[in-house]
Amino acid sequence: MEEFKLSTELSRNNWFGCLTDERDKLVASAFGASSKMVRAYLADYLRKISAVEPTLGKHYLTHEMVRLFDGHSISRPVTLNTDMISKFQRRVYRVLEQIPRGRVTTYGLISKHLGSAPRAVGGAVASNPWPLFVPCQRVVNGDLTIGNYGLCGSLDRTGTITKQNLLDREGVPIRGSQIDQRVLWNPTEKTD
DNA sequence: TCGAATATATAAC
DNA sequence: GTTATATATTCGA
Repeated sequence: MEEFKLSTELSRNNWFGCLTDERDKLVASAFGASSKMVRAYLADYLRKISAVEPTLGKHYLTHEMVRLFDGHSISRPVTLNTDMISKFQRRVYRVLEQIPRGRVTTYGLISKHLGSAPRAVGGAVASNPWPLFVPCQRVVNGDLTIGNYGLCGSLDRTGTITKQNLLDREGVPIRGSQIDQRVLWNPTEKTD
């Protein structure tokens, strides 16, 4: 029976959690205001795929999460465990990984690029198992307002505020709740 | 398999 | 500002 490790860390009044497998691949990440919420969310996620309880421990990836939360890039590469996601999710996340730091794209542009529909993209982005590592905060509404952001599965106003703060620390210019059109990134752009 | 729900977009009023 | 509706994908009965 495979073992999974659940690691949490407190920084900046937020709890960060990583669920990793035996090969140190990242199965899922989560963050939020309380450690209880983060642990429950990740344990739930694990239960859906494996029917086991995680062992608790420390993992360096939680520290990398904090770096990402602060708007920096990670200092060590991460390998994602992609066993659980659908073909469509894979296509969407490949696009998300290409959005440059300091820029944003929209659900609509991604859907056009993939030949899909905005709501479908929204669904895939919403079920991103690796928030911060896969930068789903960089997907915003078509009118360049911030849009939604789920924290440990719950959608509310604090999620949107969190999303705005993340983008702000990444250098995205925002006035009020409007993002500057100049940082809009189109998936058809080359990323080299 | 089908009906309902979705972190949307667009057009019309 | 508000609605209506088109749309792809997912999930549960």
